[in-house]
Amino acid sequence: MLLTTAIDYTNGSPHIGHAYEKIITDVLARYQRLLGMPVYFLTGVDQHGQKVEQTAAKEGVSPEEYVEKVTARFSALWAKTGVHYDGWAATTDPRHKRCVQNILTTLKDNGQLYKKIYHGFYSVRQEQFLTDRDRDEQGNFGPEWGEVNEIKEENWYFKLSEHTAWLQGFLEKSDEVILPHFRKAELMNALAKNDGIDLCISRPKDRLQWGIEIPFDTEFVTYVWFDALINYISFAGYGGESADLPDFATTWIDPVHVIGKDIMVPAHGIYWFCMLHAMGFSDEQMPRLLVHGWWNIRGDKMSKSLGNVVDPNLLADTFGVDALRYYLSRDITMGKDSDFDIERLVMLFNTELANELGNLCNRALNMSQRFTAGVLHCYLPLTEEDIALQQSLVESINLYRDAMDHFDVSKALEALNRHVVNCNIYAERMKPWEMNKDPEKKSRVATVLYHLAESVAHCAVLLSPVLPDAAAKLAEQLNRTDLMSLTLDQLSWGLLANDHQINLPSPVFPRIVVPAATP
RNA sequence: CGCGGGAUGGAGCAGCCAGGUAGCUCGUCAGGCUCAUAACCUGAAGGUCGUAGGUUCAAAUCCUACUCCCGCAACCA
Repeated sequence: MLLTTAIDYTNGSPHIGHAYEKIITDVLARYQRLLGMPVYFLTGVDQHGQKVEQTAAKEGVSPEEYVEKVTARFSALWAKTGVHYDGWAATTDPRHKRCVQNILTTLKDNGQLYKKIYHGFYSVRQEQFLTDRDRDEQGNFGPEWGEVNEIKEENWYFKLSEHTAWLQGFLEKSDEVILPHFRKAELMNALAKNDGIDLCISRPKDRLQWGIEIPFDTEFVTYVWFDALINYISFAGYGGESADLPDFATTWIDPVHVIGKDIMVPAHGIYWFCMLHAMGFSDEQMPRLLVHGWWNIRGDKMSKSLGNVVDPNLLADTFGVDALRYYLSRDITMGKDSDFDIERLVMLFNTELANELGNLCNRALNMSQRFTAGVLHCYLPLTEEDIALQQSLVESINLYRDAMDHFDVSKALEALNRHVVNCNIYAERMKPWEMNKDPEKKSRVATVLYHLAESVAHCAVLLSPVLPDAAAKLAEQLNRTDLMSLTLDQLSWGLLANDHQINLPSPVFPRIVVPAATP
């Protein structure tokens, strides 16, 4: 599977939405590895365009210098939050530029591009041409467009309209291309509206220099979206020109683009599919779009002007990377919006990780140390409760797997948590601390503790895509660091051998203590 | 008639596409336990699933109409 994220526009600092998209994709990539499937995880930054050019000018630095500085903030955040990508897509990379230019040349040679004079209105702020649909009730262009100029300008166009009929048919016959399914209607609607319109893909250099030059007409640079979308294939090795990029044939396998709902229409859902179609990609080669929702702040959209932007760096520093990754994975339904709430972040970490899972690990390993000298042993025969606990694990793994296969990380974590709770119930019923007082029940105590430790081993593996570091710590305490290299198919009861010696426990999820708010 | 999303016990959500006893977390109340990170477990209260119709043996789920909330300008996942 090829997993990509939207590439972030280097015109400001990363916020919680950026972090969500990258972390959730990182989780999905790690899950593919857990399946033993080949996966390539590509993410990066979109560095060209007028807004970057303007901001750089405002700050009195070159665009190169400016994007380098902002790019570093993004890559530092990914390093901090454990987002481990295989490929880094930066659109100013010469390898990407070469790929974009080659594609432009090929499309032109194939008659997919043409030059035309456009006479009409152009919004400087929005970097786009306006149509009558953009006028308000009075027939004027509203203040949202900023400075609007009537211009007469020659530009290059991509024959988008030649591909929309195909796209409509392609989308109609597929239920899997747009995920989750409820996003599809919106796209079909926009597509019907877009019919007959071609895409302007150039900008004259007298207006914009910070872009990729059109190779056959050097007075123009490429429109930012045309440039940016191509990152998905350029950095996957398309064209095979750069020896240090991966082999496209082995990378472009079951590609899934993880994007926000705002850029599905028209960029990804229309432009990108049509661009690929024009390049000769078959229906089978088309990527899927996994469209996620937004983190709002108490019902409001997060925005700089409202001053409610949540800084993921600060969250990671304050509450830890585990809490941040767990919250962003756990408390939102794929495709839908969610309210960002620090109290819930703390609550979910404390309840499900510190109290339920962390405490389960700690009590299980601690009792093993105290009652059986850290040696695990499962004695037969098993009781009904033992078998039920094993069954609970099987059910949780099945649910987890089904949810993850459908990109539903939250549901997968819920399934994992269910088994954790069952373990605590089991411990409560078996009362090994009480049985231990009776010398005749020693073997029974060992068996119960074995069931708990074995469950912890499974949980560590299942948790590893979301919290890789914490999972590794659990494996270390179990004295089985090799658990981290198991695949999901290798998970079956009996990971821990009889007479296996475990290490000393120590809390992996220390409770987050929030100082009482002063009213 | 612009497009889309939402309305489910006190709070936050899932379920709806493929109709079949209303589910989860938090909170509240009562109780138990002491191995463990003041953690764990048991029980209880609390919902006519926005409103009104329709289809059906059966509707939170499908259809129709309506009400209210939120996005669809900038920053921007």
